[in-house]
Amino acid sequence: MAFLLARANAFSLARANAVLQPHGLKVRSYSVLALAVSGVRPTQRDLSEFLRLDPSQIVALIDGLESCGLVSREPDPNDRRANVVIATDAGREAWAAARESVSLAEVGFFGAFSDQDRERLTAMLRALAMAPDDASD
Amino acid sequence: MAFLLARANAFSLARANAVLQPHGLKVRSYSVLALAVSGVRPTQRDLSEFLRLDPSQIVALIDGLESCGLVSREPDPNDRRANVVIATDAGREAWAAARESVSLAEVGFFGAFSDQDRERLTAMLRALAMAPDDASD
DNA sequence: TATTGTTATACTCTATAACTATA
DNA sequence: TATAGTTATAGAGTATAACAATA
Repeated sequence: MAFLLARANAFSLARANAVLQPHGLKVRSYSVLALAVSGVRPTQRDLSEFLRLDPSQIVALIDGLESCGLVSREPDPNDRRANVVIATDAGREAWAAARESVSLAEVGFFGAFSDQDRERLTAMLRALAMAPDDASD
Repeated sequence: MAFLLARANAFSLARANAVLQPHGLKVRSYSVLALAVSGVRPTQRDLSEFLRLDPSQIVALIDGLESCGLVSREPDPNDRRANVVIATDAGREAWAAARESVSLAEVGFFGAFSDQDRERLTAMLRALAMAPDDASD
C-alpha cells in the first residue's frame, strides 16, 4: 500500500513538474507562487510552515521567483523582521497560465475516476495527510 | 489532489523509515531485502527495473546490505555477467522482524479506513501507479 | 531571551557517463 | 555490438547550525 502510494506520487510529481517546466516553474515554486497570488500575504515563515520546508529553503525558492520578477518581498508592517511575499503582475499572469496547465494535467491523471471516486480518494488522502505527531511507533 | 497525494506519501514514507530504523533498514533497503527473501532470485538489473532505480544505486544498496550480512551476491549460472541477490539466514530473520513492524505501522496508518475503503484506495493508487508513458501532455 | 530571515555547510539522493567483463 | 555490474562525478534536495536584526 505504501509502495503504491509512493509510486503514484512519483508519477503525479513527475507529471506536474513536466507540465510546469515550460512555465519556468516546479511544484515547489508553483506552490509558493500560488500562496503569493492568493492574497494571504504570507511571511516566509508562513510559507515554511505551510509547505513544511525549512526557512532556508524558502529563501532559495523566493530568490528564484524574485529574480524572474514573479514575486517581491515587502517588509511586514506588523513585524519589521518579517518579509511578506506578494506576487507581481507578471507573477499573477504566470500563475494563471501555469494553473491552467496543471488543471488539465490533473484531469488527465485523475480523470479516469468517477466524481464519487475522486471524492473518496481526496477524503482518504486528506486523512492520511494529517500529521500523526504521535509517531511513537 | 496532487498536493494531498504528496503529503500523504511524505507521512507514509517518514513513518515507514522511522519504523525500519531500529532494524537498521530504510524503505529502499527493505524493498531490496524483500525481493531477495522472496525466492525470485533477482539480478541487480531486475531490482533496478522493479524499484525504478538506476543500476548504480542498486550497487550501493546491496553493498550496504551485504556488509551487514543480510544478503549476498551469487553469480548467475545463466549469465556470468549478472549477479543474483539472495538473502542470508540473518537477512531472512531481519526481514521477518522488519516486516512485522511495517505491518503494524500500516495498520496504524491505514487502519482507520474500512476494508472496502482500503480496497478502493488500493485500486485507485494502483491505477495511478501505472506508467502513463504517453506523457505527451 | 526568542524569533525572522539569511548564510554556510554537510549529507543524502538522483542522474549521467565511462569502464570491465561478459554475451 | 550490446548488456550487467561498477565507479566516479556532478547536480538536486534536505537538514543543521550559526549569525544579524528585531521582537
